[in-house]
Amino acid sequence: MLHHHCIDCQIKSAAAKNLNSEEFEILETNSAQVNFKKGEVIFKEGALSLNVAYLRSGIVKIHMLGPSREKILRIVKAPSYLGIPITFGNKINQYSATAIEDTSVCFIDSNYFRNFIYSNGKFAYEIIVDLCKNELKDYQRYTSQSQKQIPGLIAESLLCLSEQIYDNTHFNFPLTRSEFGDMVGTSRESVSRVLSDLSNEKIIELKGKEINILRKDLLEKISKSG
Amino acid sequence: MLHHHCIDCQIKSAAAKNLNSEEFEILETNSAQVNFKKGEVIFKEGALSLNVAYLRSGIVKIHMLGPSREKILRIVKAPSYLGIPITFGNKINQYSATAIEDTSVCFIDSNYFRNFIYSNGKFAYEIIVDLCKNELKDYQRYTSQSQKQIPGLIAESLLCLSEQIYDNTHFNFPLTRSEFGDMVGTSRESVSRVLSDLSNEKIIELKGKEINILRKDLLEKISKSG
DNA sequence: CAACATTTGTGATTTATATCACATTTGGAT
DNA sequence: ATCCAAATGTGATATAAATCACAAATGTTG
Repeated sequence: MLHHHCIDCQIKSAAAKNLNSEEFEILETNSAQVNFKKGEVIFKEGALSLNVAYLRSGIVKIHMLGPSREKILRIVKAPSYLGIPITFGNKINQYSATAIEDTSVCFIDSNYFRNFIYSNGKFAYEIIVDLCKNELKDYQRYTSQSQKQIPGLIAESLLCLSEQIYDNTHFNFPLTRSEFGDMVGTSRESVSRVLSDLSNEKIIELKGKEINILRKDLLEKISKSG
Repeated sequence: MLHHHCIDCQIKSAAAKNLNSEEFEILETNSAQVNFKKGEVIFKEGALSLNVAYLRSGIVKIHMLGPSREKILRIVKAPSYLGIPITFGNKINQYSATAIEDTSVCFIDSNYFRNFIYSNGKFAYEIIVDLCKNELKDYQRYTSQSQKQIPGLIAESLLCLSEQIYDNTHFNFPLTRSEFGDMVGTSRESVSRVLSDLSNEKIIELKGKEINILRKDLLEKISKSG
């Protein structure tokens, strides 16, 4: 666990950019950097939440156990805080975070994180902005999810991964079909079928886990029409 | 529009309890109390967001236009802030708030609200706690909604209204069947049918808009089994 | 590389729920 | 009270998607 100086960290959060050198020292002595390989659990539902996790690099899934199966709530790309809601909304983790690519995470003692909120208004404000933006995105997805049907949801998710996570029309799909089902709220078989259809219609190209979006315009149409 | 003194307000938010008398004066000169009747729109999706709304009394639905119909995202009971996410997450309202009972709302100039966050850490912290708790509740509902089937979702919603909003097993249902459908993500016909079934099985009693939960234990079972 | 477990694709069938259609009730306005 | 619009209940039918079943492909471990 090599530890750099937080103040020199090149991937500071919008909130952390407002910390002064004294606060960075506090941050440094009360945080620890840990690396995770693809598939490793960063924090787990049901455990006590004592840290805020700052995702420095990598991609993570946020997931929760539902009545019948796992539900993937969001896919998060660095840089981003993970688990602020579980730290300040409930003592016990209400959801898990698992690396879906190799990641690097800084765990920050939540008491010190709280103190930054108390004493540094700009820090607090950026945290609030972040929470607000997430809530809005969640609401959009929530609304889609309850009104679109499966092809629309899958198109939407592919576009989201392409635009928000990979910034590329060609990417290596990070989830199994079954997990993708848990994400959009459908079965693995339906995921397979819809992806096959999209591939047959030459809207996407499928090579195992590789996905290449050939006709973004058509995907968007499918996503919108539901 | 009668205006009391904010500092004397008996229904302060957890955040506002941390304001000092100077800040209360600022709050008072930069906020306005407005009353809404059942059915009136408090703020509307697409409009510019210039205020944070503080719901002093009453009940409100938060809703958003989806691809095919309206989606009711949450039912909110006073006291609570409305629309913090739209104020700090996006300049334009991403969702609407409509009174479903007579309500009283204080609109607070968002610039001054922001200043409180900057200058008063305890205020900011309470706002963050609030946002976090909401996010956790949303995730729970989100997960349910994508895995349970209609009877389970309706049972869950009835229990939620009874426990979280009315604190009573007997209450006057505030939504039409169609709106209730928009809330759980189903059609008005399915809502009718499930409510009839529950009524036939003597689990609830239906008298028009009045709902009386007779067998909470069975409702909980239906809610859990999905 | 052989053996085994996991993941995936695809057809057949079942099922929950949407949609359609229409009768009935309720509530508000004049 | 009367009229009209909105909301509701309920049967019949259509349909999207789940489930079941099994084969094929892929990945993993000794």
